[in-house]
Amino acid sequence: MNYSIGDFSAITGISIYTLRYYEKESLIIPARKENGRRSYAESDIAWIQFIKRLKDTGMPIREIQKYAKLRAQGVTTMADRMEMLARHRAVLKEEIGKLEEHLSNLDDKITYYRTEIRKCTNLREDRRTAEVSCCT
Amino acid sequence: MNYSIGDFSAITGISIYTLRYYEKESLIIPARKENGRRSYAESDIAWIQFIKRLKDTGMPIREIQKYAKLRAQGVTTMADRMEMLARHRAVLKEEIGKLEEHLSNLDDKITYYRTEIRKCTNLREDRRTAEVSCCT
DNA sequence: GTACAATCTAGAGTAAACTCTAGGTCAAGT
DNA sequence: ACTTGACCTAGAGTTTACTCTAGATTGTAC
Repeated sequence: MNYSIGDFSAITGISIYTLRYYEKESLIIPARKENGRRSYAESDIAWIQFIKRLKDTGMPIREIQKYAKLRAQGVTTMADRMEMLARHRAVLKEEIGKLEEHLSNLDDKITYYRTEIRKCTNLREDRRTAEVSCCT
Repeated sequence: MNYSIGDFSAITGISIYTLRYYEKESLIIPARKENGRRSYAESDIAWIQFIKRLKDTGMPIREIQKYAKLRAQGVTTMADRMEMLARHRAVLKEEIGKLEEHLSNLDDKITYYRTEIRKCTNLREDRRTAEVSCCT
């Protein structure tokens, strides 16, 4: 099976513009029909989804480009590609760690806000003061 | 204690350009001395670090701007700010989840590469074939 | 046989978040 | 007095990753 750019866009959820852009950047280069139109292969679906994954994990297009270039060179570059992925894995792992730390910090802040707001509310309910500026 | 923009930049690791940009965007507005120069307060350090955290967790500057505006309005906006953070927390939590899924996928791929490469090596060592194109 | 829908290319435009330049002020050291 | 270094503003330039426009072509439906 092979797909026109419109179909491929619909299947993958990536705009036609972006697909053409990715081609210009040598990420994914579909075959062409006799009339010059793009013809994406079945296997391109998995490939573009992998590209998506790399992007979603923060890999810049220049990096993905390098990976794509290796891939295009065939099996002899498998080790290099694995190397790239292993490196990227480490970066990703670290980023997740950072985000988790940020999350816990955010939780602390939210907890703090919650208690402060409760204090305010209590004060108002107790009528001990009419001022709103109770929590600073 | 208060700091010149140069000192504040050195302390926080944020470039002078960026600090001025953040001011233009109303994220952090330092006091001014009589001569018109910026004078950052001690408390601005914690504030900019919090801004950094929001940025690192993917909050766009427009959002941070809203938060800063609320903060500038004082204690009466605490509940709104908490609301914002709670929402952002949820987004962050989800993003971490996605990244973890991506990580595990990446691991699978790396494992696959590793075994494929091993197969190749074994084949070569066994002299069963001289071809390199063993793993596709 | 003509309208239309989808495609093509080259190149311009956009948005976000900086980053830098030019031209000017001002206080401190020599 | 004068140079130097840090600071000021307004506005231009950069980078990344798209996104869109204009003008041409092509295959299909009526």
